[in-house]
Amino acid sequence: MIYLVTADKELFTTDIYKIISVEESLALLNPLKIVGLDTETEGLDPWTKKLKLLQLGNRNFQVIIDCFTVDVLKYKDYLESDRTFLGWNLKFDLKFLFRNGIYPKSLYDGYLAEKLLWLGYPAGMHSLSLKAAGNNYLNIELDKSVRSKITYSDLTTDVIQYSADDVKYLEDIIHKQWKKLYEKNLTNAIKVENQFVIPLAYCEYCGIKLDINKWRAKMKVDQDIFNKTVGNLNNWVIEHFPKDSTLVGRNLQGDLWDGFDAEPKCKINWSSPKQVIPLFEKLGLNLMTKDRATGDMKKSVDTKVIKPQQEVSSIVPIYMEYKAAAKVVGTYGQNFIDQINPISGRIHTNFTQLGADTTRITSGGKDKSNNTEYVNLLNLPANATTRDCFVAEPGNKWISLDYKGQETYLMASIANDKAILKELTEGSGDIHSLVAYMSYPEIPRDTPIKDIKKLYPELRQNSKGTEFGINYGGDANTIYINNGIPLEEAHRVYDAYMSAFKGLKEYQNFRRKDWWDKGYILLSPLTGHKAFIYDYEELQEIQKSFKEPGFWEYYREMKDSAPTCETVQKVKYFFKRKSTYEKKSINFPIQAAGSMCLRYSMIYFFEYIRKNKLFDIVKICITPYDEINCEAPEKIAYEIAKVLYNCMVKAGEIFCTECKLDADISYIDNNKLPDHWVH
DNA sequence: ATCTGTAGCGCC
DNA sequence: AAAGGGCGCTACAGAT
Repeated sequence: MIYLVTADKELFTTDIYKIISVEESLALLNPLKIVGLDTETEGLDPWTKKLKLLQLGNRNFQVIIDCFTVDVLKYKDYLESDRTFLGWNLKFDLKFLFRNGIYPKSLYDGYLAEKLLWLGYPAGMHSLSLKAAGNNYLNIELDKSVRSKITYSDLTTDVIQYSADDVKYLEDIIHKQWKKLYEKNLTNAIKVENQFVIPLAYCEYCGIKLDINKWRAKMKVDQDIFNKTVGNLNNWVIEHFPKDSTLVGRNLQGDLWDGFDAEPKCKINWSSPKQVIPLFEKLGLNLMTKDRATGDMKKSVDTKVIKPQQEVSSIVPIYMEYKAAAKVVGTYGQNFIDQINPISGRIHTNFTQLGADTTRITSGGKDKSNNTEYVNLLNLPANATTRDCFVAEPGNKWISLDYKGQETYLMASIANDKAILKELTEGSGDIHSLVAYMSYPEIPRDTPIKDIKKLYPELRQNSKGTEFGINYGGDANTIYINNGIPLEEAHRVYDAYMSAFKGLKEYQNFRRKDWWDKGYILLSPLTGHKAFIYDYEELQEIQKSFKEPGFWEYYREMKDSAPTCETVQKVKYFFKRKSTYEKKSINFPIQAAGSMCLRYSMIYFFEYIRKNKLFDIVKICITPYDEINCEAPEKIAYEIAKVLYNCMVKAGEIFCTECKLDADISYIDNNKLPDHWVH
């Protein structure tokens, strides 16, 4: 049965639906403890578009509320009750409810559950839509084409019918979905995600204020630098390849001179690696490098490749400067101004909860259907000029907290490495110095760790790269490539590292096997989040074929004589995949723990905002991985900072059990720069 | 004109 | 056997 709540005088009860009052609808809905929820809106943006319909109900009946003629706030108490509201991608509906002053408390998001079930699978391998779920779980067809009609049409019967269907089947779909979650031991994980979606939606809804004048000034500077570097590159070429140079006609193929008698003009498109590669090779640079994804050798003008060869040609540093400038102009310029919402005056991005296989959120993207683009707010350049453009509203203070050495502490705790933990908790707290001491015998053995930063800054700096590389599965070869030291020395450093940090070694050895034993990477033993090995069966099949009689004999025979044959390729593929998963298996739990700290921090913080009715007053602005930036009225800013600090520490205690994961109130002021944003 | 894949680089 | 994890955006280049 479908009920319609509307004050539209032209609508009457039909065979399909019955018109009832708000009070009648609440009386009907009141007994439900689990309620399907959906909304239909004029568009994607809660600031410029209106909420059109609110649908509530279950498989027996559905209530459609016409929000254009009925005050949706009459349902506020109901929606903020302890009932659990079922929905699909509720982050979207939440933002429209927030805009209407309604803040639901208890949710179950089938879309997030579907993401959890398919975490680890490449995008597009499995549809996560409600329509697909209707198909897969109930074998029914849910018609979503009505979505496009709803913006333009009145409340026609088919619109009402289909809008009702969106809540009608939710309970049955989610019931079946729950069985899958239970089988895969993901019921705790979905509880976390269902709580996290609320503060995450709130963060999108709040957005962040950009100081347009500062941003335009920055753009001007960036553009000038860009123009200058392009000019410098062109001049360099003209200067080094005079008109009579044989290089011109033969190797640059007319790209330098524009006509026979014109002024010299460089026609190289510097943003085209394809055009830069032949020039740089002619200048004597070695551009060969290994493609990390394919493992094949290729030519590249990547900074990593050319930076060590700066002495080969004086164009190299100019080109590096150019690339940095091009990136800034292209990515961090006008698009940010275009993103300022005309109503809120702020930039609202789109976050993807569970965007990464590690459970990290991602930011950005575009919705082609509505021609909507979002900027990525999680990779803003970490320099003062850029970050200083993001400010608090007048009367507010910007509050910035970040976890202190989040991944180092989490890794030490998760690996339970006593040596690292000891240094963190009782020693210098500076792991880079400890690593330097362990790695370099030339540092006298009686040197206190705390003095190394001052006495051996270079060795300590090298150790950072070593640490990072090894912690995430790299080995001597990684150090050799990263630090540019002889392979032999790299081996010595690696061995020293591993014998000093036995807990880490043990952790890594365990992690290298665990994914294969389970068929997934256990991201967090506490929440049960998992990244599935999407090609696990394929890899098992390949491994089985290795056991066929004579396989390795045949392989050894073919390896040199026919390296492209199926057998050799299969072996190569298998070990490449295996190696990738081993490294993921080492890294993911650390990354996931950081991600969980952020989730719990935000959940706790939002609880406080709810309890103290600070919606729209305390704004959560931007949350890059290990920091939370919010703004609050000056009067309460210090109190809010303290609350947020406690939330972050409390979250840290759950996931970092062997040492204290602390947070820094790194900044609290208005329209000035957070220290930690400057590097 | 529009789509897709790749290279390169911004962040943690 | 291969040799450091996770993302998104912009430009180019080639295909349609």
